[in-house]
Amino acid sequence: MLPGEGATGDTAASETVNRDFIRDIVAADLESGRTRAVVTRFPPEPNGYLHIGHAKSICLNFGIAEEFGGQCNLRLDDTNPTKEEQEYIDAIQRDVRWLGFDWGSNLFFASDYFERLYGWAEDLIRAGKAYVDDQSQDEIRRNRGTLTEPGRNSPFRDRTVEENLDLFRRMRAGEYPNGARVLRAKIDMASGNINLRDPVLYRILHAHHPRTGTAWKIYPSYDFAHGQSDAIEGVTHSLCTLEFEDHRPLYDWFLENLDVPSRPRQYEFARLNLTYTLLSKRVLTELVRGGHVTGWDDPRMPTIAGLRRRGVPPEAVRDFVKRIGVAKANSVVDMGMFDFTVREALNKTALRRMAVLKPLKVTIENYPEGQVEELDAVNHPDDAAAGSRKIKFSRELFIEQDDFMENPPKKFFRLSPGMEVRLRYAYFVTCRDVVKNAAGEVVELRCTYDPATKGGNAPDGRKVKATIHWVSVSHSVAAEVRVLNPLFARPDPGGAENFAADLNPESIEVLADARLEPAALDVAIEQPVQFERQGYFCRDRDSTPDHPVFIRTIGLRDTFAKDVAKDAAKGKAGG
RNA sequence: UGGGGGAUAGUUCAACGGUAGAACUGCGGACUCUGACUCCGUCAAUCUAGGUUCGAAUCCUAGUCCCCCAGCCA
Repeated sequence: MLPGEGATGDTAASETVNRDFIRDIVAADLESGRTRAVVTRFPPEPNGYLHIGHAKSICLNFGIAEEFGGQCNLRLDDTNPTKEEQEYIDAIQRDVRWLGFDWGSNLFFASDYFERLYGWAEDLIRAGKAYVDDQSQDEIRRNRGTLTEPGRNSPFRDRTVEENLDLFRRMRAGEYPNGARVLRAKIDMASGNINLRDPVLYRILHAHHPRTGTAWKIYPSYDFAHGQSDAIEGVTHSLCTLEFEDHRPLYDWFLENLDVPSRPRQYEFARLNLTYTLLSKRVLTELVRGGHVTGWDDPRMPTIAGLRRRGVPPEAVRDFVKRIGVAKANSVVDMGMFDFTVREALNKTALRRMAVLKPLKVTIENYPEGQVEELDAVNHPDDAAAGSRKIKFSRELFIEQDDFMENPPKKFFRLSPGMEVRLRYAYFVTCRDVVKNAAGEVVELRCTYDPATKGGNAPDGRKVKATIHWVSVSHSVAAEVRVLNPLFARPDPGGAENFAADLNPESIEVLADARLEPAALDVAIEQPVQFERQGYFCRDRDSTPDHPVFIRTIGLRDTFAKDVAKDAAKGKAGG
């Protein structure tokens, strides 16, 4: 741990007690004695990487377990071998851990329960509550009815128990090809709830399962696996998103018709939506497969792995989730809310460094050639314990191109011809001359410095309106800096069908010629650092010893740039 | 004229029959060797119409609008 890390305490937000309708239910159940000890679970399907939407569920489930002195299981819901992979199983565990949660020894897989689930399916058959259906997928669909019309009973609905048992066992034995038959619950083909119109319990799938290999030829559906898995694990409160509300009657039906070891209850909450972001696994998978991003952990991705690589600290994700709350109303959270929590977390811990992203050469004409001075710079303005470091100053420097304007507007306080500014930690300098190339572009500034202002203060008490950052030409190191912007250009990108049209062509901007003070390199991969006046950055794993690469996690708030943009918009509207 | 949910500032969430609050955002200001941070101030909401009640965001009735469901996905 470098100085500065963990220097400050928890935020006010993290000290406040969470209250939401689910926690109210848990508290009431504990108080009434209906629940003795709360058990929750986070049940992702290992068919992709976890994203910030999952973080909401993770924080909810693990958070409730923690707060109420209970337990939260990590359960991989691996009931569909055609979509699931070991890579995802590994990534999910890594990401939950990174978020700061610990499932102890309670790592489970739905596939651990395949044998038990199979037994329960036979129980249902013996009770006359399930049957093997020979209809094709298409016939089943047609006979299911519509939203307004009831379905029709399958011609195979009244097979005998013996025949059903025999057929089901043959299904398990692998005697039939994919799709030949399914096992269905016998409930009510006329139910207004389509999930109750004889839902499929088992389908034939000749596929390789990452954990059970080819041992099974039939696999339970989500509905048949989920509630019973909860019951096996003693889950008391099974939390899921709103779209499963319709499944709750079916969830309950299985638990009531089967000899299960416990009686969990399902509760639903609204999933997270974010502006400028798409959080469907379908879209994220396509972004990766279609090469729109470099991988699941592309720093522009809303995946946990992407956020981590981008330099977002886990406490920021947790704090964000806390701030957005939990409710049943569909909503879209403003990305600005997330940005705020990221900046807040980073501001507390990130060490400060100086880096010039788009260099403009400055020569201090009255500074002796060959002279080099070491100046003190603090590592963190609010944390003396973070210490300080030395920065070398010399005659030739780089400043930010944006910090100079030849013809500045009124409110521009930075460098311009004749203007004096402070070079942070160094001297006051005044711009005397502007050097241009043949194309008329500014390529160098000729300045003078005031030796009396060493360290940044004028003995005569005179003030400057701006302090700008800089590096010494011969004492700085070159680096590549990648500035990240939202992956999507619109706050409400199109859905799964046309998301590609809304991709932001400027989601990544590569600054190949950035110059850093050498101390900027003493941060580890993914460790946040603030490049002063610009934003929070972290060193990326693409770095090599002679080619450091930094990623901009997020820029600093910039009210000046905002004002400029506002004035420009106003001028345009007026003219 | 199927079933299940939901509607409170611009956004997200509180208020659980008793003064509609917070955070983010916006706006204004103070401070500042980061136009950052911090601090202070401020604008801003109960979907509609009835009803019950001393009193309604909350209870009742009737509407309106939004979301989800017709996978052998989860």
